[in-house]
Amino acid sequence: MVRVSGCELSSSRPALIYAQHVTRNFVIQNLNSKIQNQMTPTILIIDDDNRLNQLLKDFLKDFGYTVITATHPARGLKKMKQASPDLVILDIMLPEMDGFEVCRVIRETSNIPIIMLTARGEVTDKVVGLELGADDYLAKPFEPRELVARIQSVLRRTQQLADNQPITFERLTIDLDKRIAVLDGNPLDLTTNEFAALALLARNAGKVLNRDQILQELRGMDCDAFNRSVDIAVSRLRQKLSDNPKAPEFIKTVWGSGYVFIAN
Amino acid sequence: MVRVSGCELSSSRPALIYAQHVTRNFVIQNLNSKIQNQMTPTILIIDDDNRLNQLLKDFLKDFGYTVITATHPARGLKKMKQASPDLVILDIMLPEMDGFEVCRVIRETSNIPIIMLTARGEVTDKVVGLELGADDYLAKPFEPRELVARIQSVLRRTQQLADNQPITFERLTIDLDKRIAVLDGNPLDLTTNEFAALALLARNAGKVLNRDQILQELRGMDCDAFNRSVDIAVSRLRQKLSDNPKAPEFIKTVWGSGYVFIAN
DNA sequence: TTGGCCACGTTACAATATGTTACAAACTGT
DNA sequence: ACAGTTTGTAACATATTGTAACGTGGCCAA
Repeated sequence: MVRVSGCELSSSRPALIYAQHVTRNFVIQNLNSKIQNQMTPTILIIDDDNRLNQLLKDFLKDFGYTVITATHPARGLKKMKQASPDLVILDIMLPEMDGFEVCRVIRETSNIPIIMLTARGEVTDKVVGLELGADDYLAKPFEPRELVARIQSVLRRTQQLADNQPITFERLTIDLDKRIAVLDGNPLDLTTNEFAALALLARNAGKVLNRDQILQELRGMDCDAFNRSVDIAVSRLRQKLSDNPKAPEFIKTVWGSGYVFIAN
Repeated sequence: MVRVSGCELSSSRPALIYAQHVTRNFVIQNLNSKIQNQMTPTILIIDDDNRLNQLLKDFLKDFGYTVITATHPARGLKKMKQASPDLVILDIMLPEMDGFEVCRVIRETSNIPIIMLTARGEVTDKVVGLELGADDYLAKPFEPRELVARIQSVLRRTQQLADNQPITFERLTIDLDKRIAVLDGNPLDLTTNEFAALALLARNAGKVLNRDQILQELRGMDCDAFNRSVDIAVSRLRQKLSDNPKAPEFIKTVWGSGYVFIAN
């Protein structure tokens, strides 16, 4: 039973291509992913529990992932630069520097997918975890299969973005190539800046982006303490999306942090 | 009715993998969970009263649960490793090692749902205040049906968390992804902080969270001795939930410890 | 039991963050 | 250079959060 579910998962990269077309047919999906499996995703695990690292390494190998591990944050960051993995699994409790800090450091220079793990017995909250820029969140101890499922899910989203496919939500479609956003079938008349802001938020749907990150991305400038241009941009964007800040359907304000895109 | 809900729960393990991949297709998702329903939730009962164990075993079997029992803590822990149950029912009074200790030992390596049974005459409040990390408490003597209700409630939430679904209670629904809380069908107008606090408490329903833990999660700061911001946040949250601190339906104060979310 | 101490609930207020508007500067294409 | 567009600045309105302060009530020792 376990084994069966495990096989179905296989490697994410190739699978997602088919996931678009043959979502329901696991047999075909599996077959094709085996064929295309030249390039396997690399995963970096940063966790001070080396025993767990090895267990995960062995487990994930069976799913076609290449796994590298690090028990210290500093080494983890170093290995990240060397190996440039496709995804990072990060424990919250680490020696020297805690996982939140590591997450912050990584996010300064990279938007590589991050899945955060909580320490045993730790009381933590997904909402807060995701505000730090993680892509997903998992409480220890967990089922290895659950972790694989999350990895799959995160990598699939990442891959869709890398493939320049339009980002689609229930009411909104954003085509990054054509620079067009469509709401309920009606093209939105967005300025360059507005489109960039929307695209940035939508690409990172579910992740809280602070004003620094947004301004850095939009204009390449650092955010002075009293720079309100991001707020203005969001305000104008909301108007065109008919989005009410108090009961937003698209862009939610996270007080003291920044903004999140929350649509389905 | 009861029987049906019981069956719907099934084991959490296989279900979540499908939930990840077929999120939008409820028919298929449902179908798969039905197919996989050979494995029903397994419950481990650790209680020195063997007569009660047998009664409970028979009773719970009728609701579709697989039940294993142990009268000694050591054997209970052993069986836990062997059978890896989905939930543990733990009596507080045990020979050799008392229930507190067992709970602590379990929590060192697992966050499996635990329902603790308190001895006759025990004041539940005091037990809860010990911050053992159990998910629910039930005072002996109890109605078997009451126990089943608690089991279902705890398993449902566990499953929801594993599946990234909204957390549901009788009157309240909390969508962690959309950052929306709904009370009796009416969306609550919560601030960022209030929602985070509610989400944190609800995710850890039944577990006492002290102010340090809450503040650490919410604002990333350590708790000065005279920091009242958590109290204020809870107070404001209670107002919006129409929750009376003296007879709370949602957030209960544990004097000297912190707060617990107690809704079903 | 009772009084003191301390934890908790709540209110008012101040500080800070965010939403929004009006307008000016910068930019675009002609 | 001009009209139209885009975007930032300034300013004001509103919202959110913490601090101080006071009232209430539980806990414990005498």
